[in-house]
Amino acid sequence: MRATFLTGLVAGSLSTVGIINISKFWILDESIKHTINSQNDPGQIQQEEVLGKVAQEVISEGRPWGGRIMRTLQNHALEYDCATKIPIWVAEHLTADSLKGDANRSKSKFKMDPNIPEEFSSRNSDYYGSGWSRGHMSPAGDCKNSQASMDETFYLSNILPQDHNNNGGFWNRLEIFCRDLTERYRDVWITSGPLFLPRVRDDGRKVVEYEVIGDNEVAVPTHLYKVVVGRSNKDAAPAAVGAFIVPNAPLDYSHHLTQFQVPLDQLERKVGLKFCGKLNRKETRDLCEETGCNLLTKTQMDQMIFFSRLKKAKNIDKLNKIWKEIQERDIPTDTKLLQLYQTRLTDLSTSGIEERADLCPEVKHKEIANLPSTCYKKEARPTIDAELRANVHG
DNA sequence: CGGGTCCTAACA
DNA sequence: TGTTAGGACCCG
Repeated sequence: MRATFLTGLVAGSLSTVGIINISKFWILDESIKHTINSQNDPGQIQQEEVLGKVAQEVISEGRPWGGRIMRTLQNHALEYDCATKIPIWVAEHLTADSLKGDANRSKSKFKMDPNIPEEFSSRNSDYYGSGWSRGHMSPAGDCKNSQASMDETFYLSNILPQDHNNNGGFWNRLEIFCRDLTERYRDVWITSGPLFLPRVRDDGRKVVEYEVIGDNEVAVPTHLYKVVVGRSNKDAAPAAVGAFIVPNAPLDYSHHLTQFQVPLDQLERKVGLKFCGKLNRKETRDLCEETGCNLLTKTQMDQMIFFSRLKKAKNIDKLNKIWKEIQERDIPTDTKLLQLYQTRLTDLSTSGIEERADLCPEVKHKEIANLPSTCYKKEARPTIDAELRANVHG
């Protein structure tokens, strides 16, 4: 009895510390506190309360542990479900500053979260060939300011099976929309996670049905949710709140985000979690009424995609191939796109010349366009059509 | 920005 | 010998 009481005290202290640590992200409900103590030490569950006599007796062979495991990382906090092998919620806090930096997703790798018991963890092999992609809940793109933070978003505790088109398409655009909210709001809080919603069967009964993938039978959610809270510089101003439920399926550009907006309390009933406990709900404003909730257009996405590809091109052949595809797809070439193409063309040509210094020892890569042709591989000569210039938009 | 598959070199 | 790490290449 005495030992149990002391354990309870210690666990209680740990619990309090944990709550303070993540309070910058979210206000925890009482029900969530119980899972915190199992973090990092699932084999020796700590009892946070003095159990009654009956309770002590019936679990004297060991209290069940696992269930849902709380994790706090550098960028995000989450609760992981050991049964479905995916998180039930992932929370993060965005500011304009937290999105600046050079962290690169190509340096990160998907891997198991070291603090989730292996027997309850999903694996990359579960996703390979499944037809489902590994979708971040806290996006890598929210961690540009820290490579270490970005690496942690690739822990599979932050990942769930997501439709490929949805992941890189509509959901991606929603994530970009959330990042852009930091230009309007001083603070943006986001919580994302899975839903398993019923469908109405032919006989009128409602059933929940979902696929599981891989040896570990990772659950494929039918829908994804996102709760967004924005606060402006004026502390007195009411927070803007948006709650969204998006099908885990392909969604083209014909859909508007407001089609998937739902009242927060309705979302909470379906998810089984209360969000934003600190929020004065009678004074909140509708995020979509305030911002319009317009996601990037197809043209804007195409430009972003090809901007990224131009940036990654490793030689002039690749660069020109990408540029040609931009033309063929009739993607409007704004000045940013053209300027990137020009600078990349110059840089790649220059580096090529340096490799051929034996051919042009007198050249110090100054005036690329005026160099003798022997200094170039034939395909390396940087040229930009006059016609192309004329067609530049913006 | 968000993902994928395939092949090869290096390694235990 | 089989398993990893990284790069090439692909998609929206």
